[in-house]
Amino acid sequence: MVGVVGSSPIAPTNLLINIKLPDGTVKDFPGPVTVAEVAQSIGAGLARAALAGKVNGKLVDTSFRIEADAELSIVTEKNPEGVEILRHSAAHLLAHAVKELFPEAQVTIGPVIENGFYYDFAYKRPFTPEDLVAIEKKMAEIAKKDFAVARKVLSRNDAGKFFRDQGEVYKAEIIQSIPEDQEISLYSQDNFTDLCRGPHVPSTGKLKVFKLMRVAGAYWRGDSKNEMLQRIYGTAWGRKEDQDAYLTMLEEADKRDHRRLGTQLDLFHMENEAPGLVFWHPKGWILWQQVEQYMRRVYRENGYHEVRGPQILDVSLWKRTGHWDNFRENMFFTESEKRQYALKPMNCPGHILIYNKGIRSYRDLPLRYGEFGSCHRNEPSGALHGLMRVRGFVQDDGHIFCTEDQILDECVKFTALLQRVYRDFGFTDVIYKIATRPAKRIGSDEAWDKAEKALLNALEKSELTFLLAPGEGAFYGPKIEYSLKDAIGRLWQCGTMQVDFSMPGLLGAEYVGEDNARHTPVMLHRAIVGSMERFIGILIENFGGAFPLWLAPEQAVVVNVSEAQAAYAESVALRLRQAGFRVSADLRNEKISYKIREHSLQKLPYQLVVGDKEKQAGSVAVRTRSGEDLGAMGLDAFIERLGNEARA
RNA sequence: GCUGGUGUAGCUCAGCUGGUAGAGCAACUGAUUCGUAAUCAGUAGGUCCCCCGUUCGAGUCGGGGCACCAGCACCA
Repeated sequence: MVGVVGSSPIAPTNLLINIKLPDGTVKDFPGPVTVAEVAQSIGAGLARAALAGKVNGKLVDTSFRIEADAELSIVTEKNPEGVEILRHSAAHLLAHAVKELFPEAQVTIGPVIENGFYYDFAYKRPFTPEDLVAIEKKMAEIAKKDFAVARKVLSRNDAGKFFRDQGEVYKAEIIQSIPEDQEISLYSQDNFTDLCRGPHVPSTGKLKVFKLMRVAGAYWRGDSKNEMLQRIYGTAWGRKEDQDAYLTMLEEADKRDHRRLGTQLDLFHMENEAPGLVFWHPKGWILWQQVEQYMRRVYRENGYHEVRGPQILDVSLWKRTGHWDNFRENMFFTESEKRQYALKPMNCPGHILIYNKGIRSYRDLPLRYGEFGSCHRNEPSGALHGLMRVRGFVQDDGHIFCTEDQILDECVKFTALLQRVYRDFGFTDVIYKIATRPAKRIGSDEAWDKAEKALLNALEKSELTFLLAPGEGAFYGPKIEYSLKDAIGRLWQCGTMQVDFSMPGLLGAEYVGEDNARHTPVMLHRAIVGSMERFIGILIENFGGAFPLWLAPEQAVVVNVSEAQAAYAESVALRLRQAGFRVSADLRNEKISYKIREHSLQKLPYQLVVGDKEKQAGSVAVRTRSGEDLGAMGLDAFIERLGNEARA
């Protein structure tokens, strides 16, 4: 790669090199020139700020020599790429510091991630939080010494030997796995050398703003069969203000954590005796019911028949569906009178059994069943996470029995429906992913072609950008995953659309076709909210507990200024409840500012203050959640306002 | 499941090198009747996650569990 960069070949006689800068100006140089030299020629400030260069669209070190005409932009901390380079170099700095403090530690990989970086080490003992403090201090020392960061290219043999000689077996293993045609580059700063593609900052002094966040275990090469390494996470930024803003953002996100809000707003709790299972409190259950009733209407208005299957089924059924062989680890079992039953981990077999009760014609298809299906899965203890990952949950689980030709149409309709639902709940940031055929699968290639194409077409028709996850589909069919983000940006899959060619056949589902012969229908497994628990968890985080009126467990509270208006306050609350709203009266003998504070912290949409004035006028003084004073309002006017807002 | 961390009053947390548990808020009682984010005073409240061990004595030390938190693996 050292050598010619650029699309146009150099004329050997012409040594003059033209460098075109982003603003369009072209600078001439008498011969090959490094990125740093170009930066210097533009200005000393830029030269100091330069972290890397972008030559004809390719990121390179500032020491890179440009030997032909090229387009160049100087990368600084102001570019997103510049920040990435800072983070990558910070990962090296971390490894450098660890090697200084713990020479026996072996380095492995240290990539850039969103907002930071990490580095995995193999060491005889886990790093402690105290170690982190020492490591961070050492990093600052090394950075301050401003060691030059130098790149060199080695043959794979030399590189392998280099790391093996130092006892770095992981690095040697990585070199083994780098494709033959790929160049192997090493970066050195002082006495520390790491295998890396680069680019990196010119010297360690460029790293000024970074912070180690935490240690955690991580498997070598991401495989739980391998040994566990020590992963250190850090964050790094161009400017201190940016890092501070990021840390503040994390604190703010923590305040929106659904587990914290679940306690604060008295929505739900969990018990040591029931890991991964939720106790819904009155307010939380109102929230649940709002979501469920909304989704029930979605079923009704979109051609679904709501059904309900039983909670436990004899294991013989789960043997027929393949769950016994493939999913047993994750299932709960129970026994009675020598018969073994399993708590259902999925609702699909139940729906097929309902489908099977009666002879179906092609004229009945597509036939759509929907259920608020309660499922139990014995998830690994380490996977449990508040409402997001639980062992007992309810899916808005629908199954569509149809023909292969109907798949596309159903997928398009479903995606549109899902988007409408998400919008209604205030979600605009949805991540779409298509998981295609895995190596181990059943069904013909033609059927897979058709199903994958249907899913692709469905998303394309909806004009969506989506990710492809090749090979990640289920063994019985491909799927679309629809994911939403939590408060700190972690993705959680909510909706799904899966094409299934196998289970209907396994349980003997069929329909009579136009040809008067029996056929096996295709089954589409689909969910919009996915799990009610998870969806509500995300709702809580998305709104930070300040739910829109239609979801708010308590929509308004009437607060009296003094005891003299107690009866009036109660009559107002009653009137509003009769109008269909969730309203209570807070008649406690407390100062009004105290009550306002409490209900504000509870994030009620409206507080209605009633004193003597309002009592006389038969009105309420309306205060919104944001603290806005809407002044006095007649009851009818307020009811109308609530009505409009709840419908919006 | 794996690595590390944490577990004390309803909530948020303090408790040094072992001497028998504390604060703020909430609750309760009383006073106060007060117009938009904390009125005052008092009272009560704890198998210090569980089990076993060391010790004259364990919230504190050791062992074993469990749960939670972060990350990894998993998520048909």
